[in-house]
Amino acid sequence: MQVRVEDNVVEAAPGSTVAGALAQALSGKRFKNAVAARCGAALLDLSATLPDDCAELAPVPADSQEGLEIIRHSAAHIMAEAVKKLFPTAQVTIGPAIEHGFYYDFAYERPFTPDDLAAIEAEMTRIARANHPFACRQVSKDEAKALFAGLGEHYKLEIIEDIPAASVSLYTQGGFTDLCRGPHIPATGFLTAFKLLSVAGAYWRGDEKRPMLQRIYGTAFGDAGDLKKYLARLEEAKKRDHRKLGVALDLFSFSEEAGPGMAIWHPKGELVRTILEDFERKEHLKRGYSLVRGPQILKREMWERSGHYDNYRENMYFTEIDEQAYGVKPMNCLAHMLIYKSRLRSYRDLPLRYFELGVVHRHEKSGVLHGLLRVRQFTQDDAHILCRPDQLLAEITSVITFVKDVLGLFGFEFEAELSTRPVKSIGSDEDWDRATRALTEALSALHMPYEINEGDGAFYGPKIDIKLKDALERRWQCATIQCDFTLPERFDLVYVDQDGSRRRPVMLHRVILGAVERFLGVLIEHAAGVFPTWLTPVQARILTVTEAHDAHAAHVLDRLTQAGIRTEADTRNEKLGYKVREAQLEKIPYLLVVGDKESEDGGVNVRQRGGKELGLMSIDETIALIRADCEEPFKRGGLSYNCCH
RNA sequence: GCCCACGUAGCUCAGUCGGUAGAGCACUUCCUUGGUAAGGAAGAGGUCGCCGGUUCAAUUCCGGCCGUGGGCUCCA
Repeated sequence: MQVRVEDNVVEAAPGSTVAGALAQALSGKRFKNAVAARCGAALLDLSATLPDDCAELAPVPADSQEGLEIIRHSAAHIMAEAVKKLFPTAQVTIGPAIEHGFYYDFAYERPFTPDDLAAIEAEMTRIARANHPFACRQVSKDEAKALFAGLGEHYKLEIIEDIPAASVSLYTQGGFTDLCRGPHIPATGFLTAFKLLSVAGAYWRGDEKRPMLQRIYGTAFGDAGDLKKYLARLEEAKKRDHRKLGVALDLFSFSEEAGPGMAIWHPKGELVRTILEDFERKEHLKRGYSLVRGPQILKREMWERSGHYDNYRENMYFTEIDEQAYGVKPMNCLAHMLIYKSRLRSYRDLPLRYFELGVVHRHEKSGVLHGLLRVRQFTQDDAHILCRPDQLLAEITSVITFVKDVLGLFGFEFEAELSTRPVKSIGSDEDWDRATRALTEALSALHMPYEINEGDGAFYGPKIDIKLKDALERRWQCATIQCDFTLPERFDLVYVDQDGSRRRPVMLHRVILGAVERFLGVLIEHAAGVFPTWLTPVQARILTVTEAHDAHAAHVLDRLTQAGIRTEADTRNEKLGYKVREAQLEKIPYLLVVGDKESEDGGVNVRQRGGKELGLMSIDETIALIRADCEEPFKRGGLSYNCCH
């Protein structure tokens, strides 16, 4: 039979292996780099027999995405072998490749310690050096069950039960056999660059009612250089941790006394927030939104009517006033409904766009709290748009444009995901079709690539989630646009149409940054604490050389402050180098040195964040320079903001 | 919520195999008046997360609680 491998066609005898066909077609180096092969949709082991219907075969190189996954999955098997060798009574469960590595979950009578990890890693190295081949065989489910029952691997039995196929495949390397659909690297020696990273608890099948297993995380790469780069990136992420930078830059803190999951904003952090929020308010006004504000707590009956009491109660806080039950708002929509209902609306009034920087409380489980990224009290840049069905597309389009403009301003890239109707949902097919179509049409009109999460929408409507990518390639969910069919229904929202009939408006929930707290946390890590000049709490600091220059410093401070530039003067009895160092660590964008020359000239000596010295400049020139720097990012999109006022 | 680890001065951390603790930075005072990433000296600062137990004695050992960190359906 003839098989095409890239640009070559090779003659393969029936029953010959995948490796055989590849070896004929590829150079030695490229063949060595292959860990598996692809035939159509199927991934094959190199040791597999070439399928009869295989017309085209593509090597899967070690450094490709698929190759990496195979190496990592194989690393998980090798780790399981090492664990069974060192801890024979441990039971193996599942061990997949994940985005940046792999894990394997074990059931064992005691927790694994860091010392255990070191021992397991050493054993893995030994196994890799031994270069045992991975051998695959197909067996009936009964045969597999008998095998794992004999080994006392109860979790494997449960997995086999759930497999619909009549037979399953087993992979053996060295003395270890695991249930696995494969494929795998040809031999353990292909695992050259790996590291075990951490141990953590994980429920069997992610179900908190089932036993807690021990998950060992590790990572593996095609070569040592990539592994080193990845580990360096982890180190870099640690340095940028917003919790550390928040303390270092004196932005915010958390207090055990105040309570978990609630940030306390210090002067500099609050200043950043205020500027960001001010920018958002102005930008929303420009785009036809109205600013509104609802109460922090609303009567329980409201939450019952909205459905939150039935569907979201676990995450809500309740209180009582004069024997009346109230719920602390976890979302801002209810008051916005009431504003809509406060008078009869005409089709001419729509769309109505209510924007609120709303403070919400959600009872997140204690174990998931994480700095600013997961808190119990936060401020959403939330809006609810009520429009006619024929306005839906235009509204969605303008929201997505808004998101693009704002995320672009901060230099974030992003990805969109469309979530469609889940099984358990309300609303007519027509509603869902129309809304889903509006979402997809808006995405394509704006040339936004997107992924579809089939059936992942909220029960009340389809949605678009936008995930931004930070400087370390991590993804964060921030913006979201959700269609809602239930709330207008439950609150009986209507408008009077052209023909005098009453119609139901369509509702969109949407956030741009999401939560202000989370966005700032992400921004701090993205920028390593270096805020853009327009947003940074202190834009300029005047540094005196000696106390003889205090008077001139006071003059400069006054001029810049009057010009709306956030300025401080450091007149401490310290050497210039010391003041420069501190200001650099605080990441202040402009350092204005005043000494004898500057005092005589009436100017300042400008040093930019990062160390570039611009020399002597007049005060007016300095003000113009800083203002231009503030405005620079806004030139990119359809945005403007006067931050110096 | 669950599993594991951790919790010592404002910050970063050392230390006590049970006898109430120490460094650097920051802070205060003094000396120094110094031109672009740390000038010098002295001083002050801790119920060793909280509560209970064991003990002659607990920051140290044990238990509970609180908080923080890493995880908890990327499916053989």
